[in-house]
Amino acid sequence: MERSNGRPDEQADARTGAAAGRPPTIRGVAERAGVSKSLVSLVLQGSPRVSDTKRQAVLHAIEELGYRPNAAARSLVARRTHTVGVLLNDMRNPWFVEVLDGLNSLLQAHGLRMLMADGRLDRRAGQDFARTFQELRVDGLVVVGTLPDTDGLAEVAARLPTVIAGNHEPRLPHADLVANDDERGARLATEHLIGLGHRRIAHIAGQGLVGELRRRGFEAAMHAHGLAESAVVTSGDGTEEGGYRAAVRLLTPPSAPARTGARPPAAQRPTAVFAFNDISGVGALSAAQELGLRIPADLSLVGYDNTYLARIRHLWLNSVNNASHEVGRRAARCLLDRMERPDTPAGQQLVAPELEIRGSTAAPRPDCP
Amino acid sequence: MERSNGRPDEQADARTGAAAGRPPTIRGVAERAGVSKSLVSLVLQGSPRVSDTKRQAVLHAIEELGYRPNAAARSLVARRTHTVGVLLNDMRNPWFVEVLDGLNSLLQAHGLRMLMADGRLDRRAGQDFARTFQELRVDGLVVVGTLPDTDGLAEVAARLPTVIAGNHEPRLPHADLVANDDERGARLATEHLIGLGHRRIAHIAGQGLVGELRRRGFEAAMHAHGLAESAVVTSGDGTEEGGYRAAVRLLTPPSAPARTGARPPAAQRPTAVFAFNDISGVGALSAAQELGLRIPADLSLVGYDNTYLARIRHLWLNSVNNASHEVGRRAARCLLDRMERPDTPAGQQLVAPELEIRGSTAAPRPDCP
DNA sequence: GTTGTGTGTTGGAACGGTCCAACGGCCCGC
DNA sequence: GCGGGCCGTTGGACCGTTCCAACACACAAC
Repeated sequence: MERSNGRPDEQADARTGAAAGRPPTIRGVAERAGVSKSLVSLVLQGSPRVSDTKRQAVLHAIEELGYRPNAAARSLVARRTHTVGVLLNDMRNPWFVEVLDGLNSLLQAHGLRMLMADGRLDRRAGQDFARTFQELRVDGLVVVGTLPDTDGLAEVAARLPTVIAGNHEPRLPHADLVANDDERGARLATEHLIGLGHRRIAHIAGQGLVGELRRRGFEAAMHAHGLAESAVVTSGDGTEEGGYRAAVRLLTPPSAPARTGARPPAAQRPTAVFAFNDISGVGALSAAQELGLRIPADLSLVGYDNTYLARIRHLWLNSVNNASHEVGRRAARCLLDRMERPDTPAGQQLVAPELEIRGSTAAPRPDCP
Repeated sequence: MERSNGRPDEQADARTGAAAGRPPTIRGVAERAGVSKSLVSLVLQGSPRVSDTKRQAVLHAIEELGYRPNAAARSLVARRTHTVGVLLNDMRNPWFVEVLDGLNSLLQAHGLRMLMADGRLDRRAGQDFARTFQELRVDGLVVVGTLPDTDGLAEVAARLPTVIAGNHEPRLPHADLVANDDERGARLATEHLIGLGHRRIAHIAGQGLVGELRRRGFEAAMHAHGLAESAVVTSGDGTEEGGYRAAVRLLTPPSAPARTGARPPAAQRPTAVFAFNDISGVGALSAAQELGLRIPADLSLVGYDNTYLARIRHLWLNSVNNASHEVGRRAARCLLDRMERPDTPAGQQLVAPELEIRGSTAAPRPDCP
């Protein structure tokens, strides 16, 4: 027995893990199997240079004691935790889950687990998360979506392999960035509406850089088809309520207030709406319904993100698929690469979005050209 | 300097944390501040018996080096990780997020972080998670929702403080259970419909024990009002598609198949539907619409869980609030208690649900009594 | 008989913290 | 002047693992 000192009886117990309440340690397994702890370690590592008899003895002892290696002790010496920190902004947002799914599929295959934290759930700022993740010595960091406070992130990214997924900011010198091409997606949606024959098309804009990119894509497509004059942009906030209010503004001309209850004059109102995201699109849907406009006969509608909201039969919204799953997969790929070679310069990848066609768009009615 | 052995120059560097690439350690901080590592430890712990001058020196050194304590090393000796494992079944389910929110609010206040894992995201069985969480030596375990494989859980729960949240099974000898009172919630919904004057009421049932409890509550309420004869139960699967199909079955009498397109005879079809959850309720909503029935004039509808689906203007579903946030809070409370006194016998708590009234129910039309 | 070549096994030094016993000063009381 | 108590500080043992140098032993080559 190594390290013999006074009172061998009780001390030995405490050391082998036979002490009450404490989970068994590698020493306890070693003693039970009649080998040294080094040999147990070799068995755990699946080393080929262990005799069959001893290997069996060790495995048997592990089984008997219900031994589980201590991850903390292991990572302390290995200086790797096999854990990736995932910083979420809002778990309530459905496409986040898709990103996580994509992330997880690759990370798990490489023996990494995800430690998730929700920036909105916890009231602590983003910097504090960075702190927690640093203390845990995670092997990498994935930031999903917008972050309220990105101040501390640059500093962390310089030390820790970091990837931003599903957002276009912040651009950091040491962090890769993977997102869907929002501008292109917005062009896709707008061109679909133009292709159906719509001319007066409105956009309910969103916030942040993503909101700006989608608006830019909308305007670019309108401009490219000589429709810059008939493009209308009104601001929403990405919520159902915001989409509803924006749509009421759009569909109720100032000359004829909504309270008259009359359908707005066809010649003035937009015949199609491209919403920042699905949820604000659903708000617009409600507004249209209340104003007596049918979808898609009287008004065409396109959303963004292709969440399951859009897939609900009763809503059945055309929507731009933001390829969240693929974004997650690619983000994982970036992270794995960066973990292997930490000093590669930061890159960015844009995934091509696709328009999912359902039942919320149609050609404009002939009487409103 | 402690532990002096050969080659003092290079070795010293490696030990103080000044070695290239490695994050600074407590020794590095100590050396920089000109104190012992024990004193640094005391400062980190916020001990009052440290002189102000030395405390300032240490804090300054920490700041300069960007030192972060190593959680693995700390938890190794403290035998506490301050981490709670959270086993989710399906992150796509919106009410889970509410539970997490409730959980987090209390756990965070007690200095515990949550390590989340999604049982559906990962293909591994529940038992493997238990294994991972055991290796990480989490201080407690919360199982949210249904678990595909609960075999290993009993064994884990015997060693680790465990709470089941938002589900009624499995009943384990060492694990507390917190859920909403599904039977009561179902009674609430059914009695609301009966109170409006409905007699022929249908229930779209769900799966698992929760599905059974809600069905039981429905049947109990119908029975209590002498309506057992006119209670109809049809099975769904908790999905929109399942709810849609069930509603089509319910609303299309066998004598007059749906393909005639005619509205089903009022005398035969149910005038109200209580759905297992919001999402299958939304499916039923779509079916009713396709069959030309208006909500709530021709058909009343109540869902369960009060997710944000029910809150969407365009759906505006009456729904039973399952008090997920409160379930989360109470689960956290249980876990904290159990962490303090691990040997208390397992208990269970049912939170009282409440009916949220919106626009999807009304009195039945006078011509269909 | 010595020297090598594996092969299987082992002790002990890390890893980065916490905690405890012990220590040197200093002040106080007698 | 001396013992005792308090205060701020320190070295070292320890937590449970990995990894490396060293070992014992069998067996082949010279």
